[in-house]
Amino acid sequence: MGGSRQQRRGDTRQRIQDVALELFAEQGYEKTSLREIAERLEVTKAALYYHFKTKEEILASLQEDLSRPMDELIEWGKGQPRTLETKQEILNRYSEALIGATPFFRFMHENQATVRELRTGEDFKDRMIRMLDLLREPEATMTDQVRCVSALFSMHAGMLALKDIEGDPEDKRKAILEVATELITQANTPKP
Amino acid sequence: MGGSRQQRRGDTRQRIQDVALELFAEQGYEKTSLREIAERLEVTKAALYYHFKTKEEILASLQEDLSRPMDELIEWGKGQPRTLETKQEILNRYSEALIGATPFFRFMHENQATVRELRTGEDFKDRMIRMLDLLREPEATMTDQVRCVSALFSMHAGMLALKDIEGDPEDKRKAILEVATELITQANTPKP
Amino acid sequence: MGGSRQQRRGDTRQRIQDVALELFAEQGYEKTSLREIAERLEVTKAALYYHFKTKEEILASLQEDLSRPMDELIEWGKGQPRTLETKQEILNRYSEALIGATPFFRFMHENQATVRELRTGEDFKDRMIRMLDLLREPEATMTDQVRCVSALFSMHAGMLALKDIEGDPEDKRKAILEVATELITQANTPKP
Amino acid sequence: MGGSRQQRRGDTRQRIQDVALELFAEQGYEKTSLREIAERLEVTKAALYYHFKTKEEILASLQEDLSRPMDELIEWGKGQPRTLETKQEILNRYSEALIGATPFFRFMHENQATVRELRTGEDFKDRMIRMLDLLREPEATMTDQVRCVSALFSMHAGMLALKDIEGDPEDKRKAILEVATELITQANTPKP
DNA sequence: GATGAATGAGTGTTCATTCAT
DNA sequence: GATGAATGAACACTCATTCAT
Repeated sequence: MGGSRQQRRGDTRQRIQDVALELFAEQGYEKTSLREIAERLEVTKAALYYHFKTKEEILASLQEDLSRPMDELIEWGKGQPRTLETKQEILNRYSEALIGATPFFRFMHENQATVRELRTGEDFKDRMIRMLDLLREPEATMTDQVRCVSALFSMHAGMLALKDIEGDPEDKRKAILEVATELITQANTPKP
Repeated sequence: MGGSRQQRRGDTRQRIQDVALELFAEQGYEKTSLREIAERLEVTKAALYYHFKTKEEILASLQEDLSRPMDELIEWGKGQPRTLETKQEILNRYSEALIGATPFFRFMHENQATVRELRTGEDFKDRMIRMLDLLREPEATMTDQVRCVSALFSMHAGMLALKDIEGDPEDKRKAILEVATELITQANTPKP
Repeated sequence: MGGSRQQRRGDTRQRIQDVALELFAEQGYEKTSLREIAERLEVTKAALYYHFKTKEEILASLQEDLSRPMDELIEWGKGQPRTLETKQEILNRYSEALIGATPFFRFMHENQATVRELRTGEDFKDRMIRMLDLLREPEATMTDQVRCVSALFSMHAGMLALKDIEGDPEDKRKAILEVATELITQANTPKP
Repeated sequence: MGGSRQQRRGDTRQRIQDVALELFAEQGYEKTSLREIAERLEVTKAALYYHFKTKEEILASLQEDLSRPMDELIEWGKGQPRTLETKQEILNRYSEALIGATPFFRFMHENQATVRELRTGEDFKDRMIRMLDLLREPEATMTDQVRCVSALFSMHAGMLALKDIEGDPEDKRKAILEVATELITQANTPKP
């Protein structure tokens, strides 16, 4: 089933990342030991050290790979006019990015305490802040700022909370996106 | 600084809880060792075990103490008519409960991966589900259901994300509550 | 069931011994903690220390009480003529002593490694040697000496091994005694 | 004294077993800590865990190695006719197996309480029962059954009790074997 | 006659990491 | 491109024991 020993040659690095992400997301970073990762891959722990200098570096490498879509989105956003349409499109694209890397975002969300003081954590937080900066207007009322925070986090929360409930993933994504869009629209509507 | 050895007598249990919550919230559950807790209190690890059977039980005791307001709120909610006004009042009360136990909620949010397979985690999840059940109508559209989830989680996210930003806590609370209330109101508005 | 708190007053020492013997025999000395004993008695560990200076002393006290029959038997034996009849009678009496203190002997047998370097262990071994000295003739052939050792140990082994097998305890005791008696008789029969 | 660091390479597993058996037999299983074993070998505790998953597994590995002769004997016995001669030969071979693994059997005998709830203990008990089944006739009188039990246990007891007494080991073995053989012969002699 | 609170020394076990081969 | 063997530091937890009250 899936991949002979021969075929595995050369893609070990990738396989480590895959297994690590799976386990990190499932059990958390701290509770996932290198022994466990190695065992699943049927290699020795020492082999992991051939490909990565430390455990933390495995996580860092995941982050580098998986947050590229987010970086691209931020980059794109910065080049656009700060209109409501742009913001709506950002949310739209974000919801797709989220789906493409669900386990990674899940991991980031559920392991904040751990990830916070890992270099890698700062980076993620930075990205979130930059995302937020694309959405909110610094001069807006606090309520409007909260709406923006809400729009962003609702997308995470939605994906995570709705995970074990009900229907079609695409329907869910759309519903979540709809609510987030409403929030951002409201936040950008001039009040009398 | 604060409290002679004499005065400390008899309140060790409480002091363990305080320090534990502080460290758990700051560094996470796994990364906080009993040695660390003990050292801060200037007692031995064994002393902790006089007061709590396991590390997990320290956490459980925190939960028991700190989620009582939430339990009371759920109980109260169950006795009320399922009107929009009730739901708004639930959110209102919830925002106050949240403030009274911020570090605990922060901990719960940032350590989900860890806490998931602990009793504590399950209990917490149960409570959240029961809270949600007070707010949402099972027959509502998915979008409305998402609005309810959003209303609830936005309160958490708001508290957590706004922590290191700007102004008066009470202003923040009100802004967050306003957004959540909007969401719940929207979710309970009949659509044409 | 059996004994109000009031009635228990004053016999705590005895109750500690009873529970300790039970647990020591069941799980071994090392694996039985004072906490366990205390819990079963519904007193605190510290209470045990009111009655006994150390854990070892609990064991010592048991031994003192329970090996009195053995001491008396040895004393009696020393006053008798070294005839075959005496030896047979010693075995007979020993088999009865054994039954009266089965858990204690079981404990002694199954915890030799532990008990060996406890003061109390020396004593038990001494007693066994003195028993043996009543049965064997120093000038006898090695085979006859082995018969004596066998006679003695078969009684222990028999009681322990037959525990979870078959019928009436008194029948068992008699069968064991018969074999032991045969051995001692054989050992004391002059060879051509 | 015996073996440079270089030479030690590669036989650590064996050395752990040797030292463990020695200490287990000397002080008992519970009272022998992994620290002690490690110190004697001049390695760290963690090194032990490279070779064995748990403390119990060290014991299990000893048993596997040391009770192979016993297993072979049982297997051989099952293939033979149930005659007196076979039984005598079983005892004969058993006495030799016993000598080859004296410390292990001594350990098993003196740590019964501890070992009882370990896999090792159950396996050992099974083997003893199967040995016994080769020797005894289910329809025999209880006295004859006791003779069989006695024959078996006398061999153990003999080895253990005669340890610190007198002469040539081979003489002792023969004397013990003689007594055991008598018992089994007696047990298999039809009574009038 | 006993408890509440604590200690010091220890246990078995796990972890990320290293390095010669 | 990987392994076998090991380490050092830590961890949660348990134990027998003490002592002021």
